[in-house]
Amino acid sequence: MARVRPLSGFPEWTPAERIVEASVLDSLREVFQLHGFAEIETRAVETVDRLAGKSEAAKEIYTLGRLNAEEGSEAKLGLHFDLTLPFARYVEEFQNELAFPFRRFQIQKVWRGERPQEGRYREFYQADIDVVARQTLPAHADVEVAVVMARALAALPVPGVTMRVNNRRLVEGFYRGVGIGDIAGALRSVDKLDKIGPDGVRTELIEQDIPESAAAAILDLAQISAPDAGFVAAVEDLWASSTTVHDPAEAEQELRAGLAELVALVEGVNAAVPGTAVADLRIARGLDYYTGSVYETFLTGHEDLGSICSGGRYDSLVAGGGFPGVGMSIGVSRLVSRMLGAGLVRASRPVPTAVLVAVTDEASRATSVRIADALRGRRIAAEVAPSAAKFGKQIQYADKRGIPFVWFPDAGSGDAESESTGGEVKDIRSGDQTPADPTSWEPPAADLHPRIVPAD
RNA sequence: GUGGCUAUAGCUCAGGUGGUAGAGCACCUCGUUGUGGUCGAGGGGGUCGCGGGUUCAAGUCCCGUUAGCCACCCCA
Repeated sequence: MARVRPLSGFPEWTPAERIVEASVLDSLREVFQLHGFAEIETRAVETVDRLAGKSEAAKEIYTLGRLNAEEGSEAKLGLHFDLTLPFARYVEEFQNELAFPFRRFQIQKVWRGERPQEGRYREFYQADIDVVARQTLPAHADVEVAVVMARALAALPVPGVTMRVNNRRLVEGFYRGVGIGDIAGALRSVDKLDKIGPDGVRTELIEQDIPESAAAAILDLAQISAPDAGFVAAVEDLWASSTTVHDPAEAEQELRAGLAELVALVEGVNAAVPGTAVADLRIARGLDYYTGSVYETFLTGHEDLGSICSGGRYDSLVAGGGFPGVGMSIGVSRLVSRMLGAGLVRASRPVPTAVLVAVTDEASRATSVRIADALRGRRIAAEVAPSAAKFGKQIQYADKRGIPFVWFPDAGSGDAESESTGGEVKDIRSGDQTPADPTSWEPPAADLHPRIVPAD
């Protein structure tokens, strides 16, 4: 028989790890719903031509087909690689049934055929929220989406996060004002600032035929950051000293609009979750459909992991125009894998069971089942021991699974028809054992369900 | 897609210059005959990723292949 080997990039968790992941998913869902976002789920597949669309993301798409499908007999399908594109299709398709602005969240697996690494998977969960309008979407939606995500992340058992935000209008206005034609290309280089440093970026920019003075100006811009409106004066000063085009009025208008939006964003997020947002004018985001606010979020002390929650503002969700929106996406699998891998948290036990009901002998298994049912009827998770092994073995069974309590049924009268459901319950951690009645006994609240606890 | 490293028991890993495979942990049994964890004794478990080559002899050397890890690219 072939050896079982993990498939790279397709993570699978143990039951205890899954409890951590599920609790993260539950927590996110709760915060999203609390802010009035409606849940949708889209199918896992889209047609390949729609998925492949524009970018070079096409290479990452997993295609799907029947083994014996006839040539050309069916539409080519692919697994979605994010939740935004399926959402766009969904909005287009259901536009007459949705009320706008439409606020939705979506938590699903996505698939990308990339080379996996730590925190980079081929199959992973994303948790998206978006607000989409029909014609125009006010800028306060940009703030709201970021606030919801900041709160969602703050509710998780992780160190704090820093949300680095920027604004494309600001950057594009500035870039045009210093005479840069290929804004996307320049942004791409500026985005590498952390990795290759200012000199590296300068070299790349000059290779793109950007004048040295302009390269210097946008590098200076990229190095501005502030946790409040303090960046505005710095940008204005830089603008005044580096504008080179003849008529910068239009560019300046964009710059100022972007500045205002960015100030509102930083201040809005920090008012809701203090210390979270930082205006960082180097944040570029590779995706070219963003047109306003852009966001990247880093886990404090785990910046090497990359962004765990990113997104931005886009002019038009669908090809024909209209439907402006703003959205962010949490890389849940990336986040959870680090939480587990770095020992930030663990589950208090890998099974839901709070009580193992021991079986005295197979003849009286029914008594044990009755006790377990009495507990279950009161929402206390219970299971019956798999065999009437020696009590020591049955305790060991519970111990290995982290089940905190073992219930020993009464020896009883020996009458198989006896209604007796009493016995003694033992806390196997302390060894304390006391008589108890399954119609009234309760475990401590902390033992009722598996909990997420700090790892040792 | 590009480059580097790795592959031996369920897990983590030892196995100079070729000589027929080991440890720790985990698992099972017993000591302890229906109340666990400690301790002690014993036990099961590996065609050394796969295919080929060199050799009297390959876990070890060579070639190929597959898979995994890391970095780049890109991104959650």
